Formats: sequence, structure tokens, C-alpha cells
Amino acid sequence: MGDAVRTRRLPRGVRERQMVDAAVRCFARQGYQAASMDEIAELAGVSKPLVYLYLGSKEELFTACIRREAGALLGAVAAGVEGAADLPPDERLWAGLLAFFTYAAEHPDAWLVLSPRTQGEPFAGELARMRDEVVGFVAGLIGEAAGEGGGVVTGRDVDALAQALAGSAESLATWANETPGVTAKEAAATLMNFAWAGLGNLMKSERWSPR
Amino acid sequence: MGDAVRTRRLPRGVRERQMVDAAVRCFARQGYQAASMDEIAELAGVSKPLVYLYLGSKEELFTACIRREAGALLGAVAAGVEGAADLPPDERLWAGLLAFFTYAAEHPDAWLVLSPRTQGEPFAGELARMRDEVVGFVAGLIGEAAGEGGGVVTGRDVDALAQALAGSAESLATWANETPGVTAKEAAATLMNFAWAGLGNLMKSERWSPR
Amino acid sequence: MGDAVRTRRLPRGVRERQMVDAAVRCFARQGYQAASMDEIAELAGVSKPLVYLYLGSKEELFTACIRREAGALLGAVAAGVEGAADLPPDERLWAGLLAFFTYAAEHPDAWLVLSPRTQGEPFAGELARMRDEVVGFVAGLIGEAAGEGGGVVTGRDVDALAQALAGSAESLATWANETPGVTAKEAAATLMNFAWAGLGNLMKSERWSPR
Amino acid sequence: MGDAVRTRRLPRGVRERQMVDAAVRCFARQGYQAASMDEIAELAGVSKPLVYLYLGSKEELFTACIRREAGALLGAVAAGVEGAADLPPDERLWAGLLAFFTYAAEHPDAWLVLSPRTQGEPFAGELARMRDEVVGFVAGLIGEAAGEGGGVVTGRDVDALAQALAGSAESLATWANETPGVTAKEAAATLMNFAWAGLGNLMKSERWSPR
DNA sequence: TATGAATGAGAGTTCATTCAT
DNA sequence: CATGAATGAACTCTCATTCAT
Repeated sequence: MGDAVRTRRLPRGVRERQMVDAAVRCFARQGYQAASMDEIAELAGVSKPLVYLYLGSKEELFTACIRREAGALLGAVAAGVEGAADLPPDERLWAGLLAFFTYAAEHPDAWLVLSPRTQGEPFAGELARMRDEVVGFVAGLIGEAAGEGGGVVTGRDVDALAQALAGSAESLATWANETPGVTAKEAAATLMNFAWAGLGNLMKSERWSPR
Repeated sequence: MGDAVRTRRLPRGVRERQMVDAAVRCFARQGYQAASMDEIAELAGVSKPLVYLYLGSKEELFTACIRREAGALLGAVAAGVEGAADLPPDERLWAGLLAFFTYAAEHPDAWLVLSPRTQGEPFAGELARMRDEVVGFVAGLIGEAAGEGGGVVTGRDVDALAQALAGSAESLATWANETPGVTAKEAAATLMNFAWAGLGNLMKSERWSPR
Repeated sequence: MGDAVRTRRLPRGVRERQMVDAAVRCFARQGYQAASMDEIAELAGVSKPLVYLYLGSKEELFTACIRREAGALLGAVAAGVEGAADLPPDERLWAGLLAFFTYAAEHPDAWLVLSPRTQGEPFAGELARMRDEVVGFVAGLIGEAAGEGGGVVTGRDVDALAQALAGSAESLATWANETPGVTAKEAAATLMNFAWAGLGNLMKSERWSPR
Repeated sequence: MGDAVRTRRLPRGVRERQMVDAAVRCFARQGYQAASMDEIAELAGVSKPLVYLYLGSKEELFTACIRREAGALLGAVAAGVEGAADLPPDERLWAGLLAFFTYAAEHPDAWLVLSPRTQGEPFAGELARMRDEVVGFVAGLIGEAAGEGGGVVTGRDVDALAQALAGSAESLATWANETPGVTAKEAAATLMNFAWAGLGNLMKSERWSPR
């Protein structure tokens, strides 16, 4: 009947992964509201009721996508920074940025799902929470560096700087994914220059460079 | 019954402005897809058909919102920069940033409508085009500064830096609007430090300061 | 302002004719339901309220169209037959058919409005009544001819034959209008052959019968 | 509450037939534009979304109706003619006409859906195509008869005669359905007299000619 | 005489979600 | 474990029609 493939009974874990995979793709390409459960189910190769049985609702499904993808991204960045634990702050930042841009480049759909500032959606909360986690992580790095550098930076300054850094990283990652020929390393280097050395210095050709 | 107000026949221009005002509010708070024409019409104090008669369709209405608000924002920034036309690049950038954050703070709904990276929406194009215009404007400033400074910056570098600057500005503006007690001037100053002086220098307490 | 033309106050009769003209065109090309009062008003060069003021409602407007056009068509046919009043029945029929096809060819929009068997429309009645009038007229001709020919034809036979003749005339007229290169005279001649050569035999009581 | 019947889950094929049945009734009685999907769904005893799920859209639903009914009508006529394959042309025509009028009498709604010359509707095409098929079929019969009879009839003459015959048949069928006491056989016999006695002479090249 | 302003009512269509099997 | 069948609710959009001037 040819249905054999679709009819096969798979263990729950596998099915769930298929579904979330499909969902990430749909959400990434059409946005939350425009993506339809029909489409996701079809792309996953299952019936709609099964999606509901396993993932609960559209909202929960989206949350699951965000959590899975944000976790992976955060993990990649954390691992990058971890690997440079003994190096000075700038090298640690570099390692983090490189990991981030690499991940975004290699998982464009995941990045699309995570990047938008979806406002009114029912889960503004979830997405914002994930982003805050990232920003907090970045703020930690900056705070550390500030401590080591002996500069005078207040707590709110650190938050604001983290927001700025995160925003520029997001913007650049999206731009890099959309612009052909831009590698993750280049994007990371540009940002490193921008963020670490500052535009004022760049103008004077005093560039910071990796390695 | 208070209907007196609602029944009055106003000239087209006035009604249109009311409608776009209402639309900006709804789109800002709920996003394009989630906002409903019913709601917008009600908030504007008119019937739905009138909205269609004047603005055409949901998509056209959204486009009208974007265009109006983007135009105003761009105008404010351009005016700010214009006012510092004779000053050095850093002062011009500062003037632009200050105008930007001020506008975003004073028109939070307008900023919300403009900021999201709505992906799958039918007008990704329109929104992206407006953003590109802004980024292009910023790139122009950076390019100029680069020329004056004599530094070596390629064209794509300029684009990337503009993306980074725009992204950090967007991120900070949203954060500033959401965080109580943060003024536009503070946000602008933080970004100026971040962008112009660079994190590396900040750590050494070498801060750039306005005036 | 250039509005001069449109603003000029015309006498009621003229305006009404403009409106019915426009209505006939719209109804002919799009059908009753699909035609919109907006469109008709615009085509007539007046505002919608004026159409309502003069013609009452969409239904009444359509009725006015039907009445005017059906009257004209009937008049043309009657005049044709009248002109052959002293000739034998076949010549009278020929004169009527020729007048009919000529009118249909020269007023295609009028013919389109009159021809369709619009069923569920609110004025099925009006249209059917006009058609019945025509069919009755035809039945009269056939009845006369039958009387003169001395054949045996019952009243219901006459009705049925009139229906058949009317149906074939309608069908041919529409076909002739849609088929390039077919003149009214040709169409009339074909129908005359089809109908009269047959009717001629009927008059002589030489009936074809089943089994 | 009687919901038992309505709640039962029927296989798709059955439901689809119910829906098309209901649609034929509604379209027949009110015309395409005036019929509403709500009404059709209710008459079919299902919810509107199910109609859309199975039949796609109002237009597709109408097309489905036309196709089904036209197919059945054509089949009935073809079968009738087939059964008289070995008989002379007049008997073949008689068989076809009898089958046609019988079908129209037994399926009045189907006949109503097929008969109107709906003009501006989006599917003028579909309906016209079905009619052309019928007319072509008729033209074939006439052409054959003309060939056998040795008469002089051009190709366009055949087309025109087919149009005339089809038109008279349509007109008579509608009249017969509306007039109490008229049987299909009577209507067919009347048309046979009208058409064949005429055609019979045409076959002998005894043409009536104007002037 | 003529119109710009405004609307009530209803159309087609879609979608997340749930039974019954 | 898995699904075909089915729906309530909501949305965008259109249209005939009427005030107020």
C-alpha cells in the first residue's frame, strides 16, 4: 500500500523529535501565527491528533521548539566560552561570539525561530525568558571583564551593554545568514571589532584581531 | 448615549489618521496576525467597512502604519544629524542616536510596530525595506567617518558595522522602553560608549562623553 | 477643477437614461448578483445616492433595465411583423425573425440582459413575464398559421411549439453574437429553415410519430 | 435530540454525495451567487468547514455539481442513442430526445443547475464547456443524418442547427418541467415534430429561402 | 439637484481542536 | 499507537443602503 512507511509505529521519543523538527521548520519560515498545525503534522508525516497527543497544543509545541533550540544554542556558546576559561576576557568573548555565529549559520531555521521579537504572540514570555537568559549570560561575561579591568561600570550599565551586544549579535547573525558569502568567522570578527575596539578606534585602523 | 461623538461626520483625512492611530496601537500590542480589523475599527470609533473603504485591506493598513511611523522616525533622526552637520563624526553620531532614542521613548507603540523582525508576514518586504533604509543611512554615516578618519574599512565592513549598530540600537531602545527609569539620554550615552569607544576601552574607564 | 462635467445638473430624464445605460452594461457583463451599485454609479458618472434617489433599489433598477430593453426588442419584432401584415404566414415569421436577430446583433448588451434564465434572482418573475409575452406573441403567429393551414394543432401544441421556437431563437442569437462572422440575416435564415420547413409540414398534418 | 443522526461519522464518499446533493438543490433554486455555503452545509447536515475540507471552495463545489449532473445527463442521452444504433437517423434522434426529456423530468434540480446561461459567473467557462459538449454531440448526429440524406449542409450550418436544436430542447424541457401535466414523451414528440419534419426537408435540399 | 460619510448584515474561508474508532 | 471525521469560533472582506448636508 505504500503506507508502510507512514504507518510504522515508532517510539514516542522519535516521533516527538520528528514533530518538533517539522515545527521548527514551519515556524521559522512562516512565523507562529501563519504556520498551521495541518502543515506541521503533514511535514512530520503524522496525523494531527498525534501532534496534539504528544505536544498538547500549538502554543506548547512552539514553546517546546524554543526551549529545545535555545538550549542547544546556549549550550554551544557556553561550551565555547568554557574552552577559553583560562584566557583573558577578550578571548573568552571571542570564543563565545564565534560559537554563536557558527551555530546560527549551521542551524538557520533554529536561529529564525529564536530571533524574532514576536511581541503579541501568546508566548512573548517564553521567548523573552530565553533571550533574557542569554543576555544574562553575556552580562556575566561583561561584568567579570569589568571587574578584572577595574573600570567603573554600574550594574545597570552592564545590563544595557549586554542588551547592546546581544542586539548587535542578533542583527549581524540574521544579516550574515541572508547575505551570501559571509562566513560565521567574518561576522564574529566584525562584531568583535565593533564591540571590543569600538568604532572610534576602528576609524584609526587600530583593529583588534583574533588569535 | 454619547453616540453624538461617534456619529459626527468627519472629513476623510481626520478619520484616516484616527484609524492609523488605532492600527498602530493594535499592531504594536498584538502583532500583525493577532490584531483583528474588528478591534482596530472599534478602537478607532468607526465601523469596519469604513476602514476598508479608506485603507483598503489589512495588509495595506499595516503598510500605511509602517510608512507613516518609519517616515517620522527617520525624519527625527535625520533632523538630529542635520543639526550637527558641522561637527565631527562622533558628535553627529551622538546627535542621531539621541534623536533616535528620544523618538522611540516618546512613541513606544510606533517603535513596537517598527522593531519586530516579523518573518513570514506578507509584508516582510515592506518592513525590511524600511529597516534597510535606516541601515543604509547609518552605513552612510559610518562610511563618512571612516573616510575622514583615514581608517581602512571595506564596503562590506561598513554594511556589517551598520547592521551591528542598528541591532544594538534596536535592542537597547526596546530594553529602555521596558525598563522603568531608563531615560533616552542614558540609553543613547550607553550605546555611544559601547559603539564608539568599544568595550575594551570601557573596561579601562576611558569613556567617551557627550558635550 | 475639471469636475464641471460631472457636476452639471442634468434633467432627470437624461440622468435616468445614463444610469440605465450603465446598468445594462454592467448587468450584461457580470450578471445581476455580481454587478455592484458602486460600479454602475461610477460608470454612469453619478454618485450612488443619486441612483437610489432615481431608481429606488438594485432590484428596481434591474427591472427598469429589463422593461426598457424588452420593450424595445418587442417593438422591433412587432414592427417587422407589422410590415409584412399582408403577406403569407411564412413571410410574416421571416420578417419577425429577421427583426429579432437584427436587434440582438445590434444591441448585444441588451440581449445579454434579457437572455439568461436567471432562476433564483429576486425578479425571476419579471424576466419570465417578459419572455412569456414574447412567447405568447410567437404562439399567436403560429396559431394563425395553423388556422390558415387547416392543420390539426391543439392549444398546448401551439404553446410547446412557441417555446421550442423561442428557445432555438435565443440559443442561435447568443451563438451568433459569440461567433465571429455570423450575420443576423444568416442566423435568421438558418432558423427559418429549421423551423419553417418543419412547421410547413406540420401545417399539412404530415406529422412524424414515434414507434 | 435527534443529534444521533447528525453525529454519526460517515465515510467520506457518502458525505461528499450528501453535500453535492444539497448543493445541487440550493444552486438550482437560488442560483450560484445567491446560494450560500451556510445553507448548503445545513441542508447537507454537516458543518461548513467539512464542506470546505471535502469540496474545496464554492466554485469547486459548483463545478463538482455541474460535472456530476452533466455527466449523468450526457450518459443517459448517449445510452438512449446507443440503444438505437442500428436504426435510421430519425429513430436515433428520437431515442436521444426521449432520453433527454425523461432525464430532465426526473431530475428537475439537476436540469435547473445545468440549464441557465449564467453569464458573469466565475465558471461561465465550465458550464459553457459542458453545453458545448452536448451541442457537439448533437451536431454529430445531425452531421451524420445530413451525410446519409445526401443533403447539402455546410459545417457551420450544422453548428447552427445544433444550437437551434439544443436551444429548443432546453426551452421545452424547462417549460415541460414548469407546466403541470406535460410528460417527457409528449415534449419529446413535439420537439421531434418541430425539428425533424424540418430537418427531413433540409435533407432533401428543399430549403426555404428569404425574399 | 447631488453627494461624501458611514454602516448593518452577511458572505466565503481558515484553523486549532476534539471525538470515536 | 494512531487516525479519519467533524466542528465552533473567528477572520477578512464586500455590498446594498441611508444619513446629513
